[in-house]
Amino acid sequence: MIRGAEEVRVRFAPSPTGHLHIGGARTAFYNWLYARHHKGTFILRIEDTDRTRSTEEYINAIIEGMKWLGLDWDEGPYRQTDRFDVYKSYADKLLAEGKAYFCYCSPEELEQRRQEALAQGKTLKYDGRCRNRDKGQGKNAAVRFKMPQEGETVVHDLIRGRIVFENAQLDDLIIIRSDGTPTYNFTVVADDVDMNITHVIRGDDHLNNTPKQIHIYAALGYEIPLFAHLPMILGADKARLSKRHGATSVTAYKEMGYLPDALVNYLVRLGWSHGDQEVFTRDELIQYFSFENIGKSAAVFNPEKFLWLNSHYIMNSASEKLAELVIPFLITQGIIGKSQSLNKEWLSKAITPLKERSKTLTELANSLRYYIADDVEYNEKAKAKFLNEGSRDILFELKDKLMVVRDFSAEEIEKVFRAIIEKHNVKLGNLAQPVRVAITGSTESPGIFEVLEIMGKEKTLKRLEKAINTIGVS
RNA sequence: GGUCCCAUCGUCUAGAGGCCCAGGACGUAGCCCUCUCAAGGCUAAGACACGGGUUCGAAUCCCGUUGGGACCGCCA
Repeated sequence: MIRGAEEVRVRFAPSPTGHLHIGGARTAFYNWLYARHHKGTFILRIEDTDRTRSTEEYINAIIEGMKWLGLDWDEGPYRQTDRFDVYKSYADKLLAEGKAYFCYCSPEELEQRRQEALAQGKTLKYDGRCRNRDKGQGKNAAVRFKMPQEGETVVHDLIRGRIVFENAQLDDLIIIRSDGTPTYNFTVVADDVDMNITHVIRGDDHLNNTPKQIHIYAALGYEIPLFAHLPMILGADKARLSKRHGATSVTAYKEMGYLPDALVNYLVRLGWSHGDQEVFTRDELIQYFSFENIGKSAAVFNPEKFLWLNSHYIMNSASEKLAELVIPFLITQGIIGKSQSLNKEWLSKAITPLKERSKTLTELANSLRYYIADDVEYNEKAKAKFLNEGSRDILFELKDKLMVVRDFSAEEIEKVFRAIIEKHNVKLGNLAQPVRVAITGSTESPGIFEVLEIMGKEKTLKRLEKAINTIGVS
């Protein structure tokens, strides 16, 4: 059978030594998209063989991150620490077939030789001194894989094409440590073989490992999977994206008020394109996704464009949905109490004019503050400019007229405003701005009639009165 | 140092030899709309890293230079 002709089986294989990184999230998403596009299987595999750095907490964080992004998997999560017997049997097989050998060099010796090689400007490569020694018992010995030393290995990459490596460059890498635990380059291959993986989609930091892994697949008698090495995500300084570039974990963006769909959309466009289209639904992504449209060069993560996309998604989300999503942010910002509940219908109505003014859920929560709080807090500059002698009388008149309005709707409120400005022959701004400050505390808000309606008659009158008193005192 | 990868506006990208004196998006600036702030609309500035080929013709193909990145662990 030709590789690629059978059912697609792909995997995302993070190591739980940190939160789900946005680079990892993108890799996961491309795998997921490829599987969904081809109606294949997407497998989640936790590569936790480094027991000193892997934690349960990070495993959970990664799983939570995947769920939040809506990346559902069909098999797993498998854990490599549960599969040591698999690796051992594969290693024993290689040993028995003479494709691997015991190495008795100590880590200290190896390190010393590495330093010497480095000092002499030589290639850093195991010298193969245990290759032909007597097998021995393998006590306290590591197991090395016997790489071919001549010829070349060709990687056929779905994104980069044909890449040729000289076998003389390949290192006899350790597949089992002297303590009996397997190493990464071996577990990946063993698992891919065992799980019948057809396509390996991963970051291009693994490109140089690929020729070595190809020989291990072959030694295990497995058909070589197809590879797709994704370009890296860089920070603004063009260095690989890391903590020092600011937030890099999926969780961090969740907490800052970003929407999962926005993150996914932003990440997928970083390195992939479909003509000029910028915004995609998930179904469109599944339909359009293909390796042909993945770029080869690394991409710089651009927070501004991501912010824009997020605001776009917020603007286009249903208010009812945002009303649900914003609650945790209202709580963390102390705008409502932990057990306090709000009228969902009212909240949605308040959100509608706010969503095109909020780039994140955090901002949305914050702009809801003046509606929910008992009292207004004036912005000092706004207060000085609009709440003064010049506006007292007109505010008083407005309050007076508003008091008798039965149907406190934007429409009716506007009629009152229009009547007043017409009478005094002033522009709407002359009335609207003082009112805005009186009601919201600042000079920026949605349309004033709408704000008053959402605020409600009682609060509106109370705040107008407070403003008038404030002027009176000053 | 060795090996490998990459190279279009500040950033993400379109571009598969003529459709490109290079298109879209973010950001920036200006204008319009307007009760403020947004949103929206319009406009502007802004790129094929460099040098050689190949070709009637190159952003697109080839070679080199330069620049960036990744990997070279008993980490993953």
